[in-house]
Amino acid sequence: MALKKIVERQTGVALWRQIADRIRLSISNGDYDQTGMVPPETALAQEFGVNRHTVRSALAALADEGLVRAVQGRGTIIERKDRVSYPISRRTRFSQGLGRQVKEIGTRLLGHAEVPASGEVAAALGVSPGALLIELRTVSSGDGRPLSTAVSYFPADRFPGIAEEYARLGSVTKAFAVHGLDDYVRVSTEIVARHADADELSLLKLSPGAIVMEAQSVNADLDGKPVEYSRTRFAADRMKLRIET
Amino acid sequence: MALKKIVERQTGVALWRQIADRIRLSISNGDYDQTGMVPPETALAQEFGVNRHTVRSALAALADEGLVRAVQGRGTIIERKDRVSYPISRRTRFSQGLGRQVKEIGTRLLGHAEVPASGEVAAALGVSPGALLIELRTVSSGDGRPLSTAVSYFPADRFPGIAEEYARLGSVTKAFAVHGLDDYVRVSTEIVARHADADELSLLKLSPGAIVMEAQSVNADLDGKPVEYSRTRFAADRMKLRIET
DNA sequence: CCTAATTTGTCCGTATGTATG
DNA sequence: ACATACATACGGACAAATTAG
Repeated sequence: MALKKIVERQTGVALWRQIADRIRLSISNGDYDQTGMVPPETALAQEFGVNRHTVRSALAALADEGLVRAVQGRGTIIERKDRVSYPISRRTRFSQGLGRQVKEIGTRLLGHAEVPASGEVAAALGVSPGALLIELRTVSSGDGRPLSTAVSYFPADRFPGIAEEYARLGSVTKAFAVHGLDDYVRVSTEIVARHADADELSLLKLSPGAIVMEAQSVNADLDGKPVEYSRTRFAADRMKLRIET
Repeated sequence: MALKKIVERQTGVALWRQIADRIRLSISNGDYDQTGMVPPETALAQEFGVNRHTVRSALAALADEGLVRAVQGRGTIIERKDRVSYPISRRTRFSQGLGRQVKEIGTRLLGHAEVPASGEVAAALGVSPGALLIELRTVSSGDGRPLSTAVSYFPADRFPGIAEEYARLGSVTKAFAVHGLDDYVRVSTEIVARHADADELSLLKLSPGAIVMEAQSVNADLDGKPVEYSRTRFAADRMKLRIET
């Protein structure tokens, strides 16, 4: 088999970071499950065609994330596997989906505000631009590790005080129920991937340079009337999105 | 308003690359649609809190991609906006989805081979590990720009010679029809995002350091028997995935 | 217990890339 | 274009801890 170049130089992305990303992916793919260890630094250096020092920088970054732990004389031990699978379906509910993958789900309300609808959001929600919306900003974690951060918009006339109910109940589904909305469905989802900005790095406690997947989605009641527009950013190296069609 | 830090230093990702990514995103978001130009270098330098040289490096990279064109004395002109929307549904068909977004869709067969099923692929296709599969490697483009590259696996006993039929017909759907399979559905899709490797950079003609979204999917016949497993990598800055549930 | 092999940790120096002014 | 500072990457050498025999 031909030698396969894995990492590229002079790209504006440091080799150690590219290598860290590849190793993180291998860990979450279970490539090292047999031993529970990352291959030796010299083997990785050969595999990626770089100096051992460069591999060490990559491993140091992963150790910093708490993903691995190096022990002199023994090797580099995998502390934790990654990527929680997040299901997206017609009946997507945040908490339910993560189910047995994480023991404890935490959702924190960062803040809320009443804002006029911008053009894009107005179009998605089917309201006129400038109509009053309630904006909710949240961060969700699994077992203490941040997984996603979201901004959600709800029509203020239909769901007055939804921020307070969300804060009290910790769930959009339950807050909807207070307003007599017992069921709703996901009508559209769009996904893009990009580098995280400084805000997202801090909220999601990401190692800098990390990637986020951004899902823009609309939920509607059973009559098809939109009730929620949200922009959720998932930490790409902690999550995969499972589409259920 | 507090000063918002947009780019971060000492992250293993060069500032010029982070800035290039942000500008690319702004372009595809339509932030500069009023003028059709990128803001002046000095304005960008101030916005991102960096030296003008660094902004110039970022713009040079975007010019290299053909996204913008700098004209002395006038400014930097936006040549092209980005992100084709790719629909994923129970009846996902590659060519149909891109529809009116691109005038011309090109699919190129990179190669094919008969290979034994690895554990992961075998599980997805519901065959025993080692069973013979036909592997297809393809690249798809819209209006001459590479959008995605895929590796697909088909059970060799059920679809012998499917590679040749695909090469002749240019479509998996049509190749299936030759074997009497008139309809099939997407049963599962998983999406992760990561940095592109060297292979993907070259196949998708990406600027180095770019992000890919990888979708692992299984198609099955109407009896629920898997007929195809594929791993499609989308150029993240040229595509968004639209989930239709 | 001792030795050799393996593996991570630390130090040196040098060259190139990145970012500023 | 020049000068400066720091980050990245390489190469080599050796120390320290652990494992294999």
